[in-house]
Order: sequence, then structure tokens, then C-alpha cells
Amino acid sequence: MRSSRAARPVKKPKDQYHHGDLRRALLLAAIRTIQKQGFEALTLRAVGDELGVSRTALYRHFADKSALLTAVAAEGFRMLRVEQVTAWETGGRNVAALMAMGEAYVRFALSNPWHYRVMFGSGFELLASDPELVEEGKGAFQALADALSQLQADGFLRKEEGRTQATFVWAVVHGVAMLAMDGNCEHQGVGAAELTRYSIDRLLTGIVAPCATTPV
Amino acid sequence: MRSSRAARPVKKPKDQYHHGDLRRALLLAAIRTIQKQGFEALTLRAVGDELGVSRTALYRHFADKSALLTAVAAEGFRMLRVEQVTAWETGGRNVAALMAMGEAYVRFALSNPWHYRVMFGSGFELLASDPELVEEGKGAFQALADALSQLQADGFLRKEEGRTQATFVWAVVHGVAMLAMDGNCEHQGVGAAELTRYSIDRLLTGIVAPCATTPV
DNA sequence: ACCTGAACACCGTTCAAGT
DNA sequence: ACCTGAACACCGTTCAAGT
Repeated sequence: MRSSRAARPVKKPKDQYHHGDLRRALLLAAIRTIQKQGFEALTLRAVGDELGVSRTALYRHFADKSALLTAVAAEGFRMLRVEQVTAWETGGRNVAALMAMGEAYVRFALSNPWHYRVMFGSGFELLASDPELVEEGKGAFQALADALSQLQADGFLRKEEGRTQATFVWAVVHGVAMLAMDGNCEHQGVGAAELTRYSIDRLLTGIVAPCATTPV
Repeated sequence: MRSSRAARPVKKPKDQYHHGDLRRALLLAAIRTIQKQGFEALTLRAVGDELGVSRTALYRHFADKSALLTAVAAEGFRMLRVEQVTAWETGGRNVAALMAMGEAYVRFALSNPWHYRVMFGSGFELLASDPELVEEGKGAFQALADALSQLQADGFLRKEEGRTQATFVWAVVHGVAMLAMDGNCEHQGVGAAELTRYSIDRLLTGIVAPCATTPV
């Protein structure tokens, strides 16, 4: 279908309308705007303008603004998963690598604060049942769950229900990321990097005083 | 000033304009709308209509919509602090009471999901430097910090920098609350109540496997 | 099929005018 | 001082019309 007629200038496919993949272009433009200008700056008009396209062209590729944001969120989970898997694998698939995953998680949120917010559906309605969003969300979760599962098998972690443990670990890095993003920790005089390092330590060891056989 | 002229029907103070305290009425109406209809349903017009007042009357008491939301957030932190202090004091000011605080924290978020979101400035600009917001936010944090501080003194918790430890504990319950609210844990087959209980346990003990002297 | 331009309903905000 | 009604700029969305 695509190359039915042979000799034609392949570069610009006639430029009849615009790019080759407007949907992807719209998605990336939306991410860029959110990243640089924040969530409130994202208007369908601005996205269209940036691509030199009508403000209603978007409706050919997304049902509405909510669908666009859902795609932005799904793309975010994909990016996050890649960084998580990389941290785990290059870190050596051990406890140190798990800690590197935690650091990478918080770093991702702090580097992409607005994008990260969209991923967790803050302040607006996300299409929570969107198949792509669900799949990418599960994928990011699974990267963490797999790491924990192996560390359980290796005897480094408590052996307990995997998804519950994984959700807890996720909640911890998520909470740290949110507080650090909002500046809530700096507000208490605690640096984001310091909070992250401390939190990952205590995630592993807990906050209760060690037993008497261990030096306090 | 208030009772200068004596004999007058005290009930309705002439009804010249409206209520006695429009600012408070606007704040409560906004909270009610957010609570029941969600964040996107909060329009200044709707708030005005609900109180039978012009849509611009609000500008006599709040600089703009952002200022109204900031007041909503501050009120939320005040409510949260009350519940936290209650849990701590009625719980007996011990480790069990700390766990009750954690449960109460998550319960607050799950009972007031939209209000809770506003408190953490999701998706819109909050007046982060607003004195009332800062004060109430610090107050809620302090309730937790005080509890931890006493448990440290009593030897139940690791003795370390108080604000860092408190911020970590806050991050954990915050993260659990967020995931539970979004249904992200149910999505993984983990119940919110189960996640909360487990998380508070592991917050205390950590996830690493106990040392050999303790039964696994 | 894909895109456009005009139009509609809705919103936050401003402002001159009322009491 | 406090509130109102009309007006303005902006937004998401729809739709008939173009290619």
C-alpha cells in the first residue's frame, strides 16, 4: 500500500498536509510544552500552533484533550520503565542495583516534574481504563516487581507476597518524589538528595531501633 | 461595633448583602464542591451560585481562583493535623499510636481524595508562599515530627535527624495514600487496607531479610 | 481520509456602576 | 465597603466545508 507507486521524491511525501506521523508529533509537542511550561500552559491551540497545524487537527488522532493527556502519561511510564530497567541491569541486579533504581526513579520525577504529575493523574480526569496506559503502567510496575522477586529468591529480601512488597516500595519512592518535587522537604530543611538516600536506606532497614545485639 | 444599635432582629443582620462571613462561606462551598464533584467542577460561577451571590463577589475576599484553592489547601492541612494529633493522643503516644497515625493519614486521603489532591498542588499553581498555607502545612508536619521525636526519646525508634526521619515517614504514607487513591494498588491486585497495614509494618522493620538469629 | 475556519458554550477576570 | 451586570479574552469542542 505504502510504496505502490514507485519513483517519487521519498523525502517529503508530497507535503500534501504535514508530517508523516501527526499523532506522534502532537504527542511529543504536548510533552515538550508540559515539560517546559507546565500543565496549565498545555492548550490544544498551542500544540497545533507549534506544529503549524490547525487547532482541530488533533481531533483526527485523539478523541479529546483527556485522550491526549492519557497518551502523554502512557509515554511517561514507558520512559520510566526504560530508566528503571537500565538502572537494574547496569547496576548488577543486586541490592545496590535496587537502590540505584530508587535513585533513578526519584531523578526521573525531579527531571520531568510536570510529565510525572500527568502520569499520576493529578487534578484532571485521565482515561484510567485506556489499554495503552494500563499496559505501560503495568510494565513500569513489573520492572520493579521483577527486581524485587529476584532479590527475594536470592535471599536478600523478606520473602512475602511480591505484589504487595512491590507496591510498598513503589509507594515509598513515589512519596519521596512527590515531596521532593513540591519542595515540601526543602521546606523542612531536608535536601531532596539527602531525603532520597536516607529513604532508600530506611526502606531496606526500617526505622525501628535495631535489636540490642546490634550497635545503636 | 457589632452591637452598637440594640433592639434589632438578631437573626438576619438586615440581610443587606448576605451571610455574616462570606469568605468562610465561599471556602466551605468550594471544599464541598471539590469533595463531591471533583476538581474540574470547581468554577467560581458554581461557587457563587451555590451561595446565591454574584460570581465576582468572591474577588472581595480572594485575589483569584488560585488564592481560593490555596485557602482550601490550608484548611485541609488543618483538618489533617487535627486527625493526626487525635490518633496519636487517643492511641497512647506509643508505637501503636504512630501506626494509628499512619492509618488515619491514609484514611483522610481516601475519604477526601480531591481535597487531598489540592493540598499537594496537583495540576495547577498553588500560592506556595502563602503564609497561612505554609503555617498549616508545617503544623501538620510538626504533629508527626513530635510523635517521632518522643518515640526516639523513648528508645523505640532509631535516633537520627528528626526532620529527615519525619519527612521519610511522611513520604511513605503520602505515597501509599496516592497509590491507593488512584487505584494503582487495586490495579495490581493489592487492596488499599492491606497495602496500608503492610506498609506501616515495613516502614518500621524494613524489607531486608532479618538477620540469621531471627526466624525468617 | 485528513484538515480548515467559523461558530458555540464555558470559564476566569476586569471594571464601571450601584447601595 | 461590598456587591452587581456587562464585557473581554481565552479555552475545548463541534461541524459544515474544502482537498
